[in-house]
Formats: sequence, structure tokens, C-alpha cells
Amino acid sequence: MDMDLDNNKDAKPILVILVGAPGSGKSTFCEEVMRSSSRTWLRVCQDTIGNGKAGSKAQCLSSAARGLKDGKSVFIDRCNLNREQRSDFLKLRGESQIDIHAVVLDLPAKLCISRSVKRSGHEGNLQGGKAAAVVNRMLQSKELPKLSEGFNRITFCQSESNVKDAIDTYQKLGPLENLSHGCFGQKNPDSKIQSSIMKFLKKAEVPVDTASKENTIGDSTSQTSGKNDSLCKDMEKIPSAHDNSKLGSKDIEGQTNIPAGSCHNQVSLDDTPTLAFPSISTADFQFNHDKAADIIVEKVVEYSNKMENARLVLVDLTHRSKILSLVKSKAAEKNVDTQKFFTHVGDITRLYSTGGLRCNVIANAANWRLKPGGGGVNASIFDAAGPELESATKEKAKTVSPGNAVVVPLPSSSPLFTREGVTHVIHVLGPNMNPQRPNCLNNDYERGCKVLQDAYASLFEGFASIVRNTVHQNENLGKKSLELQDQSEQCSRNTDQKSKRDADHELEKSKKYKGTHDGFDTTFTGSRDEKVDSEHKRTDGSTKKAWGSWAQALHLIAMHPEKHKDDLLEISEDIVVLNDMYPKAQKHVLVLARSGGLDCLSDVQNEHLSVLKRMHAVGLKWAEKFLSENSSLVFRLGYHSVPSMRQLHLHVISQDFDSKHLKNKKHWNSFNTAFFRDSVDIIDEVSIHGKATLKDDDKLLSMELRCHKCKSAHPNIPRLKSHISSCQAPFPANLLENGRLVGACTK
DNA sequence: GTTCTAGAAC
DNA sequence: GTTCTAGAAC
Repeated sequence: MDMDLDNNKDAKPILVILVGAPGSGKSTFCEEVMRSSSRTWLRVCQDTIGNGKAGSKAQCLSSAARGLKDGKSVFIDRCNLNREQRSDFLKLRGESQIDIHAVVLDLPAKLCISRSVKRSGHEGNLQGGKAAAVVNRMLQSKELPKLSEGFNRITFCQSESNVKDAIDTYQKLGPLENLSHGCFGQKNPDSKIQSSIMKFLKKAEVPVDTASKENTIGDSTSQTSGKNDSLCKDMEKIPSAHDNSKLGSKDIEGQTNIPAGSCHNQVSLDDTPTLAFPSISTADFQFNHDKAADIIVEKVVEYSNKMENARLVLVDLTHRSKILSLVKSKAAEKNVDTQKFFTHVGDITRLYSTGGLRCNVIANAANWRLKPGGGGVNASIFDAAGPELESATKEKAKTVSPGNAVVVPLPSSSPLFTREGVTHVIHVLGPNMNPQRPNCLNNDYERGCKVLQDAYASLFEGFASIVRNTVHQNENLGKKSLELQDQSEQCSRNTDQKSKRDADHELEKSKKYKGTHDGFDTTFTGSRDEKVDSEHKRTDGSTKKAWGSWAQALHLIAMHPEKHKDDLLEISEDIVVLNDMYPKAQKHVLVLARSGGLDCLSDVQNEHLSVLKRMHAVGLKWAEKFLSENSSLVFRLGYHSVPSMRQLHLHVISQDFDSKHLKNKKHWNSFNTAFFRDSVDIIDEVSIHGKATLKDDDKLLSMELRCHKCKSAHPNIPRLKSHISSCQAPFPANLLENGRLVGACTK
């Protein structure tokens, strides 16, 4: 694109992309600057670009291009909260080398919401109760801009006075002047976390600025010894895949005075749901530390991939902790995302008050009677939480068996709640290898590992359900009223707590409805045996699933393949292979079992193991055939937990998901959440238990859309598809294990 | 006004 | 499973 600047030969138009939620003050910012600037500005506002009404992004782009061509400096006044939304505007630079700036109005969500609600007749028409829900939702997908996106300058405003300063800077910017490049105004995240601690503790002292403290290189452990080490730095110390990916743009990032933009993201989320957990079974229960560390990392990887905006923190009392250092190094080896998981040295009952690590949920290494005492973590948690925890626990369950967890909402009168901000305690019981303690497994590590895996799975699942309910509840809160926002912190925290209770009841109700209610409604059973049993009861208790006429197609083909010869890729005695009629990727075939009465995974029993293996082998063969034609493909083989079509069928699907038939959330999530069960895992499960574990939770299919590689969230299918068409991230570690992926780049 | 989702019908 | 479409979201 040629920029015709002849009219204004020496003028240097700039493009300023505002970034901020509704109510963050983007329009006001533009208006204030334009009111007394000596530059010629054009404000491109998506809310008004369509003859005073909301328009499209394309309209904004062309209007901005025209403005720049005319030598005007341009404000892009739309939310631009994530990288993808900004990328097209950055392309406006073309070959002209104009400066492109971002001004980030990163003000508290609370403020944006109350402004959005108060405004009447605002151009964005985002009024009333909907505002909170919309703002909250938009902020969930917020990605702060980075210089590496192509910005010359980024100004972060985290308070109204920052905004005033930024307005001042742009007002004074003459037509021939330039602003210096780099990141500006981004606060030291330490001070942010510190000030929130102080706010929480209602202390007036100015926090110690730890920014200049030396990092101990190689020590990834954060600490609550009372010295207030920076959490942010701790998290940065373990390199993650994400961090590594930024190295390529180091030269640009180098212009900034601040190490990296990601840091801010991590700690500004001090409301991020966080589970702090002790290592289970490795102290008094004498479980092998190395094996335990493997299991912790394995389960953390599994669950952190599932959980969008949540953190898991392994806590131990001392820097000398063997289990902490083992987990730390294994997590680093596996490139575990350090925003989602890290280790921490401190007292699990004083994480917030002595270290500023806000954890709304803590796990307790409980005993089977769920009683206080016994020393260790259990004693100190019951001690710190007061009698409230004991009575709340009693309400939920009387005992817990190894491998299971019990979620207990903590009464707001508990000191752990008021002092530390803990809303839930999850009691977990792991395997015991200590002959002095009940249920000793006598070094049976085959059984022990399984129980420990189940214990962590139950723990993390319990935490995930709290997170889900809280998010759900926050949305509802937003719809109701915002008056609560103005009440005192303690008061609104109580309200939150009550809301969470309500959410818990919701959970119980839905569980009851499913018929799994057994008096331990908040017990999360990680044991596969028990889970399968309850699934089994459900299917046995009712008649078999009724298949609609449209769902019979595969069944008919399996029964009479000769009638469909032309449509099939392969026919044998026990198996049929065909192209999926509506492929959801470049290559997508189905391997059908031909046995009658084998409609779906829940029908699978031990006797079907050989069919499963055969289907897998045939699936692999076809994947390899496709790979020989196009080596860039990667395949995954697996089953839908609850298929729509009758007749057990294995999906062999390339991981590009490049298909016009992939149209909705259900399509995406059926291949990219736990709803999709890898063939290798099904074979393992059936070998061991004679049954397959089904993940038939409806929530899985309506989960938010996340990239299957980098796990970034996207608001809708078109945006997701445009992202995956260019996402360069490697596949997550859990998919690279156990042969779940097939293809050149997975070896 | 356009884009996108989600529920009903098949 | 898809198609159709009302209406929500933007």
C-alpha cells in the first residue's frame, strides 16, 4: 500500500489502537486527546461507524486506512482485547512504516462494569445488567498487547491517573513529533500483588518494593517465609514452551524496560482460582517420592490443560523438600505452563497472610475418618480453620476412602476464610505405604500408583467443579445487580461465599438428577472402578439408548457393507472403513466394528479387546497411508464418549481440523476435550478394568473453544478456525505421550 | 445490519 | 449426524 503523504509532507501519522473493555474509557480517551491536539486525528469507532450505529471490523479497517492515507493520525476505538482482534489493524502499516501504538486501558473490571451500567444511551448500547456479564466475559479472553505483535509503543494504564498522564502525552504530541518506542507504564507486578495484600489485610503501610531484589537463578520455588518474594519472578524462572516461543522476538522486546509482558498477566490475576495442595502420601504414608512426583506432574498436565483460568500450586514447608524439587524439575522437563502450575514453599494455612499467594481452595491430606489431629498438614489445617471446618466436613461426609476427595465449602466465620481467603477445603486421601497406618499397601506400587493417580484426579476434579460453579455464579451475579460491588470487601466476599454455596447445591441437584447421589454428593471419585460402576448402573437401570433413524446409517453399513461397496474404503470380516460423510478435517475416516450389539463405548467389554485392537491397527494403517501422501499431517485415533451414530466407530482424524463441515462448538469439543477418548487409552482401560471410562459430561461439549495446540481461547468458531490455521505451537505434552498422536512431527 | 449460536426437526 | 432458522451477540 502506498501512502500518499504529499499533502502533509513531514507529518508522521500514527495509528493508536486502544485496548480495553467496555467502560474502560476508550472513547473518552480519544475525545480528550482530540479536544486539544495539534495533530489531525480520526477516531474510528466500531460502535458508531455504521451511520451512527455499530458497524463491522472491515468498515473500521477501511476507514482507518483512508484516514492514514490522508495523513491523519488514527485512533481505533474498539475493545481489541486479544491479539487476533488487533492483528488486522497492525497490518494497516503496510510498507509505510508508520508508528503503531497501543494504549491499554487496563482498569479494574469493577470500574468498567459500573461505568457500563451507569451510562445511558452510550454508543455501544451496553447498558444495564448485561454489562457485567459482557465485561467479565470479554476480560476472560484478554491478552495484553506485546511489542512483538508489531507495536512500536505500548502504554499501560492501570489507574485513572495513568489514563490522565497518557491523555496528556498524546495531547502534547505535535504533528512532526514522535513518541519513544517501548513499553510504558506497566507497573511492577510485585507492588500490585503487595497492594492487594495490604488492601486485604486493611493495612496502611506502603509495601516493600521487591523489584530490585536479586533472583536466585534456578530456584523456581516461591516462598511464604514472610519475605514476600515475587511470585511473578518465581513463575518466570522455569522456562515454559510459551516463554521460549517469545525468544524469537527478543530483539523487539529488548526495547522495553520491562522484562516481558507476560509477567503482568500472571499476577494481575490475583483473583485467579488457585488450588494449593500438599504432596499426598509422601510424608507419613511413606509413598516413594520419585513415583509420586511423576504422578503429580502427569495429573497436573492433564488437568491444567482442561482448566482455562486456574492455577495449581504444590506447597511444602521447606526449601529442602525433596518432593518439591523432584516435581519442579519434572515439570520443567515437560514444559508445564508455569502460569498454571508452580511450586511454593510456605505454610499452607498462611499462604496469603505471609506470602500474598491468594489460594481460594486448599487441599488437605486427610485421614480416612476426616477428623482433626494426627499431626502434619491435616492437623494444621483443621487447627487453622477452627471448628467450622470440622462441622462443615461432617455435613459433607463421614469418611473418605483412598483415592478419593471430599469438597467442603468453608464457612465464612472460619479464620482460614477471613484471614486467608480460602473458600473451600478439599480433603484427599492417598495410598498408604506405612505399616503403622491403616490400609497399608505393603509396597504394592502397582495398586499404590493407581490410588495416588485417582487421589489427584479427584482433587483436581473437585477443584475444577468449584471453578466452574464460581464462573457460572459470577455471570449470574453480574446479571442481578451491581450494587454489591460497592459494599465492603468482607461483605461482598460473604456474598461470594453464599453464591458458591448455591452453586454447590446446583451441582448436587444435577448429580442427583443423574442418579449418582449417594449421600456423598460432593465426593469426587477418582477411582475408575467406582466411576465405571456408577455409569454402569445408569445404563443398566434404564433401557438402552434409543437411536433415531438418522443415527442408523453406520449400523446399516456395518451389517450390509456389500450394499455400500462404492462408498467404502475397506471391507473385511470384522471391520469396515469409510470416509466420514462430513469430514471435520482434511482426512477423517471411520473404522467400524461389524459386530452386532456393539453400538458405542459403553457396550465395550473385555471380550471386545481384540476388536478394539484390530480397529486401532486398521486405523493406524490408514493414518500411515495418508501420511505417506502428505507427511505434514498428524492423526489422532479415538472414540466419542457418547456417539451420535449407532455402531462402534473409531475416528481417525487429522489434526488440522481444516474443514467446512466443522461448524459448531459441539463439533470442535467432541474432538478436542476429554469427550474424545484416545483409542490407546480405551485399549488400556479395557485391558485393566474390562470397561471403558466415559466422559459424557454435557459440559464438555459446550466448553469454551480452545486451540488444541496452544490452548488459547476463542470467542467463536470462525475466530478459532482462523487461529488454528496459523497456530505454530507444538501439541500439548499429554497428547505426545503414549502414541496418542500419529505423524512425523510427533516422533 | 451482520454474524453467530443453539434448539427443533428430521 | 445435518439443516433450518429465530434471536442473541456484536
